[in-house]
Amino acid sequence: MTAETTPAPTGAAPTAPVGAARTRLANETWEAVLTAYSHLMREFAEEDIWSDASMREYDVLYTLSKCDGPQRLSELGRHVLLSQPGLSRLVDRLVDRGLVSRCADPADARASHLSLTAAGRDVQRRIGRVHGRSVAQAMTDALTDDELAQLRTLASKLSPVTPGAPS
Amino acid sequence: MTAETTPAPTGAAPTAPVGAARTRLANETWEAVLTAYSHLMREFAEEDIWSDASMREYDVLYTLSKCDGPQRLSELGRHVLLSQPGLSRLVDRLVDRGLVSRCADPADARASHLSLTAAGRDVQRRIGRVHGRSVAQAMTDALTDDELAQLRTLASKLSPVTPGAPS
DNA sequence: TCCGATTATATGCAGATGCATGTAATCAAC
DNA sequence: GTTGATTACATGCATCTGCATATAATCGGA
Repeated sequence: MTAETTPAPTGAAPTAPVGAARTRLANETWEAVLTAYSHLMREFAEEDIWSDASMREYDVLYTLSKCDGPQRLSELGRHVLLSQPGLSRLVDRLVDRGLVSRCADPADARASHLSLTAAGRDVQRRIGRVHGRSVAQAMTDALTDDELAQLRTLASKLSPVTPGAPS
Repeated sequence: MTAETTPAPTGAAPTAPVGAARTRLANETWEAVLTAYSHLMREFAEEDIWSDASMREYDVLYTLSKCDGPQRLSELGRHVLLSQPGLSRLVDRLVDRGLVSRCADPADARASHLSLTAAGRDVQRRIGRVHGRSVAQAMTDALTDDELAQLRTLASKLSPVTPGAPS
């Protein structure tokens, strides 16, 4: 699922991997992350809660709900794995459906401020409550509290400028 | 990006999280995983190696390359995050481009056996070599060897019937 | 053996997505 | 304050994707 690495470590594995072994470890790790992501996403997709908003749309609603003020499209784009035009049209749909409001930025006429409407906040919360339970269920079924905290810390290190887990 | 949980732990956090705190930890962890996934996928998408096969197509080529014999579509589907019709058509394209061969299953006329052609194996290897280096780069830049091994183990636990990391 | 249930894959169709590009506003330097 | 570069976002168009459904084969009994 990930990449092509050297078939196998040549000799006995040293305590600290070097060269090819290090590359192999890194790739195995990424593949494990991909597999976990894939498996969990399927599980979550099966929840019967995505009628008002698709998972991607929910992602945007959630991101907006976590932000203090209104956000610009480009800011949202940093948090959502979608092309700029893709996000633009996704937001269009959310605006059409009355879940998001778009108002002009007084300071910059190119940009527009996006924020949740009451309905949007409502949908986000309704989905979030149920989805949050599923997430917790899946994660705590598989990992202990210590492991969860470890994973949170490790995953955080994979993203740039991370505020970091309190841990 | 993930879900809605209780605003904050009410009292002092106990050594082992319970109830709401546990749910909160699980959700924070999942969000960290999503963020890491999102960030790294973007980084990898920017590599200039996806002209012969898209990332999803590569995923299929890679999966096929890791399997001993030919695979059926439904088997591939277990490893690829894509609907069955979506995968069916993706494979169509790969067959049309001569990267994958589809031959009838003698034992089951409903199924068909999928395997890499020489060209397909070639493309997979060429992409995999470069991509594997990028993956290794990104992962080892962010994590130590110990951390990589830990993450591999933790991520493996999030998928079912995992062979498990040798640890 | 025949029939309903299940499994494996394909297809029609509507909608979503990405790439290339367009439009408009801001910025930077002269 | 003009001009070229950059930034923010939108749109045309081809392609990809998912949902519902179709088709075909296999399986499990009666």
